Amino acid sequence: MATKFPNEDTLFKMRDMLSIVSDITRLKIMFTLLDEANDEKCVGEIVDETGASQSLVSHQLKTLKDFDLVSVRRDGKKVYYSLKDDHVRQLISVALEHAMEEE
Amino acid sequence: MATKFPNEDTLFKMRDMLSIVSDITRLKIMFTLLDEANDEKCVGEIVDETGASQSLVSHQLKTLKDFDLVSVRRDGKKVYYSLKDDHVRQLISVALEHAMEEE
DNA sequence: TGCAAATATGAACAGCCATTCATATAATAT
DNA sequence: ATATTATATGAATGGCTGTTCATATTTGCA
Repeated sequence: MATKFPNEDTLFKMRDMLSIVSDITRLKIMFTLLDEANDEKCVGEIVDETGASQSLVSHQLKTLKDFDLVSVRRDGKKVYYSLKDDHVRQLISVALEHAMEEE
Repeated sequence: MATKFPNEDTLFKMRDMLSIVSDITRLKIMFTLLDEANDEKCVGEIVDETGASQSLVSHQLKTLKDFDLVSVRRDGKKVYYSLKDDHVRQLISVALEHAMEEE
């Protein structure tokens, strides 16, 4: 008997969500923002901590924002980003577990 | 103070794992194999249930196998696949939750 | 031995996307 | 006004990968 898939739309959303987190630069950015003690960082800090170029970080932050995964707040010249979606944390957590397993 | 990332190798593994599940065809295949009542299916069944071409399903099953996410068993002319890694289930579950949220 | 069913494989292509480079915009201070 | 810092944006490109098409391989059966 045929298994019932989620409808196409849901599948696309799942794919989109998972695609977003399956990129090294974005993973680095998200790890930066996962810092419990400082869960809001400006672009400059993120650039420093990730080691990625300013332009690249900015582009990828835009991607994260377009998918509504981060919150943005401006304060003077600086723009602060923070993680908005809790599912992101869960995905990263599961993937990290997997990656750190034996072998 | 700089956040401590997982090392490069771990990041790559995370990226690889997440990339694997961020594809519509592979998601369909995995949904097929998530069927509790029948968690092992031959290629033909998977082709039927996903609606994808035989070649594509075969290619993607190979991808899943290369990443050790499925188990393979041959019985006569048929080859049976089943989900091997439990993290996959968790990832799909979280992504599905996210995809089905309001809006 | 030959044929059909089931699955796998290789080559080729098209579309996507991560990255870079150059430049633009925004905000503050002098 | 101008300069400087912080961030964003657009165009261009190179590489990756999902898909198809054609064909090969494997197994069971007549």
